[in-house]
Amino acid sequence: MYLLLAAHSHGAALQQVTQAGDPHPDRPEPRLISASELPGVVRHLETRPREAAPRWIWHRTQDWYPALLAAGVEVERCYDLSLCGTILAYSEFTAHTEYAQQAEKAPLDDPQEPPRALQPPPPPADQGALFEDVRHRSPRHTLSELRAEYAAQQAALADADPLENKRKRLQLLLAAESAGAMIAAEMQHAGVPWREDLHEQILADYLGPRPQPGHRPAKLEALNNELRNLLNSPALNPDSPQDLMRALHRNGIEVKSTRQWELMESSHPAIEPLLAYKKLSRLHSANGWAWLDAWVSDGRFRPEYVVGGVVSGRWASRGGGALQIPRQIRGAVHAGPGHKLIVADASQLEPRVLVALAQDSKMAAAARDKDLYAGIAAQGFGGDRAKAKTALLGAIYGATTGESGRLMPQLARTYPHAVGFVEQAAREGEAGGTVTTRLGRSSPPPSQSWFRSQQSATAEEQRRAESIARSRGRFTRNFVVQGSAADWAACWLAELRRRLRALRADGSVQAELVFFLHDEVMVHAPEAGVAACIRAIEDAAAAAKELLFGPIPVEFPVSVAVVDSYDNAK
DNA sequence: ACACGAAGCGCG
DNA sequence: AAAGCGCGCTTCGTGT
Repeated sequence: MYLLLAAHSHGAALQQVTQAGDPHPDRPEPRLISASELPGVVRHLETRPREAAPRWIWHRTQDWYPALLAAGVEVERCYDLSLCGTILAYSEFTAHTEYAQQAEKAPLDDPQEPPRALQPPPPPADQGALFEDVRHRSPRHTLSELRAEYAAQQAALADADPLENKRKRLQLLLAAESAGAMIAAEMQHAGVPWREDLHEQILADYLGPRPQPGHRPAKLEALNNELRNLLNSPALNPDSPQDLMRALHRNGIEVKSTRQWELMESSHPAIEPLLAYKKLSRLHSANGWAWLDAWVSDGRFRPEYVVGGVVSGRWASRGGGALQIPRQIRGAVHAGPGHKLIVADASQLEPRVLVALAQDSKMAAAARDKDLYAGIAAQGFGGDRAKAKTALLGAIYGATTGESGRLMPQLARTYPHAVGFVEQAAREGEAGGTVTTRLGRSSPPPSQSWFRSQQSATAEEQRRAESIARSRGRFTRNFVVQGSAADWAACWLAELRRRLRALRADGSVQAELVFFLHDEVMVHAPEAGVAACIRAIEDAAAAAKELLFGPIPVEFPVSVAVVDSYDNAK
């Protein structure tokens, strides 16, 4: 059952449509629903059996779902027109379709609209705010406009290249992306379990008692005084790179930057307290008391996840640095009473994805090992695991210099298929072409200025052009691997969501997904439900592999830790 | 006063 | 150790 939902001046407009996007012959008339009625209507429709559950088609999940969740209503599935439209507009699988060619001229999301980050923060999600919010943001998307957009997207999908399952893969990507949008809203709603008392204890241990606003914590102040003495610079501000650089030079410390790794080359007595200062200063400014006040409430950290925020398909986030929770403070992430945190990550996901993409049977044999790098080390690097890891990551990132660059020929001799695959992606990018992930997400084409830069006259311009081209080659080289890993992770997440919903529905386990980070998930579960959740996580990983690649002999193992506190997960 | 880029560092 | 990829955030410092 496909239901279009559009904002309407007196509430929401709801219309049943066919899968192709035509008004449904049995019930073609739109239905108007007021703001206060909507959660009840949605809840009622969601009580149908899973096979008959509606697929909600809406412009942006972010505009509708948070308020529904706040009203206590979850939905089984949706179709996010904005996210799917972006994929279809750029995918090589649909490049020949009218949709892709029109999308360039009239994108669904007006490029004139300022990025969401520049808009005022949304009002607190409550039922009253639902319509004001939606109507305010997308006044021009009426029911019929959205229906036309949906029909156009379905037509493009139907017209996608059917060879090698490309159409099915793309359809899977659209479903996974839409599921991701729901999961993002649900995780924001749930929040990461966060013990403020433990966080404050960590801050006190590292920094001393909470300072007055605008003052340095005691330990930072002490280190600052020590630095001023050691560097004979009574007014030094170590937070200013320029100021710091001058002070270092005055003391004969000849560094070109004030980065950690460069400072560590020096043995001057001021270096140790300086590095300590930088470490603690970072903790204070990025995840200190101000962060705690701003982002944690009622025992939960609630960041906003931005699905489709990275061109490769990875998620981005907004607010609180959700994807950069430093190890130092992970002890504050703590399960509630009677609960556990289940932290699972896909081991060495990107190299394994490369093996599957390139169908490199020799590397697949190495990947049969639980530790892929150890397997590769045994095959081609005399058992030296560190070397094997450096070489393989260098191939994925496009390293040319240093140890990683030197190891490339050795890696290429041992694994011509895998290395050839990423080399091909790099050459495509250098030539101005696009590359595509396993499920059909394509890299953006180069800008006009990129092509202009390639038409160079002087030798100097030519050198610059080659450097720019190589840089784009590294991007496309990495894109196919990072993006296909994101495809896998999106399917893993969607499959896990479905299994956790089933466990919740039959009343056996009230577990919730609370965090996702590229190749890692966190589930907060009652102790009695831990085993069932672990099975769900592992089954979902196996399902994701099968969905992307079919029955190929490449393993995607997940490592699972059951802990009270996130800092014990690795 | 405010905007914006660079530097630096956190995460995968 | 960083290097080679992808991000977000804070602080400076400069330009308007």
